[in-house]
Amino acid sequence: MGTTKSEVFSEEINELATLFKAMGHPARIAIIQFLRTQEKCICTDLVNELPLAQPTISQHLKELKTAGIIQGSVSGTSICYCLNLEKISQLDVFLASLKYDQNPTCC
Amino acid sequence: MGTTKSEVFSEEINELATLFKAMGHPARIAIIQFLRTQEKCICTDLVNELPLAQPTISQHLKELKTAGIIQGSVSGTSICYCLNLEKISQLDVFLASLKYDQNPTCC
DNA sequence: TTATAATATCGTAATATTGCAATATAACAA
DNA sequence: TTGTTATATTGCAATATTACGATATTATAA
Repeated sequence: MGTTKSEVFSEEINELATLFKAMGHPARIAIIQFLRTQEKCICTDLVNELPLAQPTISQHLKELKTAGIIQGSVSGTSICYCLNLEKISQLDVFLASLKYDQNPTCC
Repeated sequence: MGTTKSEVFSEEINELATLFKAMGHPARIAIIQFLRTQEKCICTDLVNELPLAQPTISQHLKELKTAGIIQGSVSGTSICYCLNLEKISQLDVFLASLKYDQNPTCC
């Protein structure tokens, strides 16, 4: 195997898992944190900022983009990548709901 | 390769990535959702609830436990697994901070 | 046009993850 | 003790991920 059996789960669950998975790598967390603090978010900055090779960073950006966590708009020779707050909220709402519903008598 | 270069990132970033990664699988989201709604959270229920084999579920539970997202206390022959709200809050706080800091003029 | 700079894609080696059958363990019941 | 039930561990085949050198692409500058 090695393949996730996503067919057997609901779309909602798969969507959440995809988003969490996209954030489940230190390079991608670092990218997200860096984007948060930047006025303009250009890939070159990331190449200077992160101790990873340019193709590796490009690949991580692609994964974040595919998951919908960041958006990129071409701006001349460079690209402006930004966070997609809607997707981030989706995760936030899920996590918040866990706290809310928790049975206090459990464990 | 195949190995994540986690040495080059801060502990905080690695910790967040580990937590997100642990949630980045549909079976593990389903487990979390199920735990949320249960009075008593026993592994057998999960075996009946999820369309996965018992060893597979046991493995996913172990990953969630290792990451600290769930806690398990032995209760006779069965085990009571529960969410660890502290870890969940850690993710929640991170996501909320992204929303808060976002530069509105970007993209 | 030719160079240059920014980013993406390809190819690939090393390693990690997923799923499960088989088996082990541990606690209780008869 | 012997079952039985609940859960964990082992071993392994199939597939996915990670990292990066080499190379392609694309946009502007000279």
